[in-house]
Amino acid sequence: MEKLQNIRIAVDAIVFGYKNNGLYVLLIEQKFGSAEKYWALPGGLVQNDESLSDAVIRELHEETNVQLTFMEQLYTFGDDIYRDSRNRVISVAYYALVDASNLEIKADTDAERVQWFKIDEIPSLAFDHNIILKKGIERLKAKLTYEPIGFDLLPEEFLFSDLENLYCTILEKEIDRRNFRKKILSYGFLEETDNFSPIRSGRPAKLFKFNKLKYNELIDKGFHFEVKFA
Amino acid sequence: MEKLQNIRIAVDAIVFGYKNNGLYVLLIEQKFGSAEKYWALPGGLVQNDESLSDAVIRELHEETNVQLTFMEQLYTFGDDIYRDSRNRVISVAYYALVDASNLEIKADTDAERVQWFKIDEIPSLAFDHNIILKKGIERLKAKLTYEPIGFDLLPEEFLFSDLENLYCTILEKEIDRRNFRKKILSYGFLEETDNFSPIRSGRPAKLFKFNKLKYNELIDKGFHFEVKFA
DNA sequence: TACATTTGCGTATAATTAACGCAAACCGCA
DNA sequence: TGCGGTTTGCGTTAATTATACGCAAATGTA
Repeated sequence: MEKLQNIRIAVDAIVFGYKNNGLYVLLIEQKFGSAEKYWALPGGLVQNDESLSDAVIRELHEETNVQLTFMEQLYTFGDDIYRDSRNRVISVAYYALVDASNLEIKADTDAERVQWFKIDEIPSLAFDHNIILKKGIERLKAKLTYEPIGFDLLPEEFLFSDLENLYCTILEKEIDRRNFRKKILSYGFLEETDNFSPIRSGRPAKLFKFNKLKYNELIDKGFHFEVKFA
Repeated sequence: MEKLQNIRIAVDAIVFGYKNNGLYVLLIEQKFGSAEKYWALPGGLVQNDESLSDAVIRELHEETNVQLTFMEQLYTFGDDIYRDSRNRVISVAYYALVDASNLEIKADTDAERVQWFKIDEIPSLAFDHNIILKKGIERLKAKLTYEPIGFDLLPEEFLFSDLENLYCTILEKEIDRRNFRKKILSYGFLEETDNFSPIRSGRPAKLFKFNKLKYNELIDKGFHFEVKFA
């Protein structure tokens, strides 16, 4: 009656990094397949005995060698039947955050090249990866405003101005520096450290740390993180 | 080197309905399969030439015969490799809203029985459907507070007290009736109609309509819907 | 007609957000 | 050593928004 199901299932990952006051995405140039010579999101077919999230971790490790600080499922792309020209492939997309400020990436076994691309300088990608990426950016923007994931893009210890800059850059909004600082500090999950930043210019600044434990305590008490922008 | 991929892909749908001041979910009792005799979410395998969302629509039509007012992808469940005991099956879950107040459901070709279950009286379901449903409820609750999807659970014309009751019931929170009304009306996307409700008791109440066009206009102007509860 | 009930509108106060002032602490340089 | 340029860190005030109620109007019912 019905034909045997003949659909492949893949995972793809959007890896976001923040450095030099800009948002970047990790892309690879594939060695194999029809999408050769196109840049693409890291990813590949899921193995029979591995979970979806394990598949993402494995592919990322094979292709890029990065240390994730956050990963979450984004969306499953399967409405365009021809998104892969060879076969029907449904892709479960994930997005992940890394501290890119101090990270050595390198092409590994499966990928020809691996490279950070600035978010506003993305080339035409393989398959429907531009669409996936677009959705990932939207989600990142939304999530930044109601969950403290910005810290996953920064080093363990960071300047307030970096945090502020991260928000302004990614959300493409202006915000008053002083009100932003006041608000975030009032939440009480940031810790001052004894360290100061290497001076660039102007008054030396304290380095702060995100206290996840404290944050979880607050959540248990009904706290709700939020950063509003005009 | 690598074994051929042997993973099936299914869709499942959570259909929410609101009636008698309570939140309900549509469940079916399957005719076929190992999950016989268990209640389950409507769903089934995706066909080779159909998109994911088409698959959901088709399965819902085959199994329940309901008129959706809203549908959105929820999450893809594929981390538990053994979520279906027969084969490895990855399920892309959707959730949908219907106006259940005036709806005749009936078991169709594929399902033995179809029935509304109150959200706090859900039995043990087939596969991992209890987990899927839990995530669906969480998402519904969250979405209710930042997008005007509550109207998709109500009739075209509704009482303010129904809207208020819907929010209080689903979010399990108290709210001041007068402040709620003031806030929602201030948004300006509700229209008074000339109709009044059939009287139950007390002062007769106006019926309101959600003006989606107006809402979209507001969104374009940067409006952001939000219902906060203490 | 008195009463219970639900609606619809209003007002006072508390809390939060937005706008901005300004001194402190550094650098570099004359 | 002193002065301009820069960034940090802490305040203050006005505007806006949320919260907590009060209360009369409009019904059905006893």
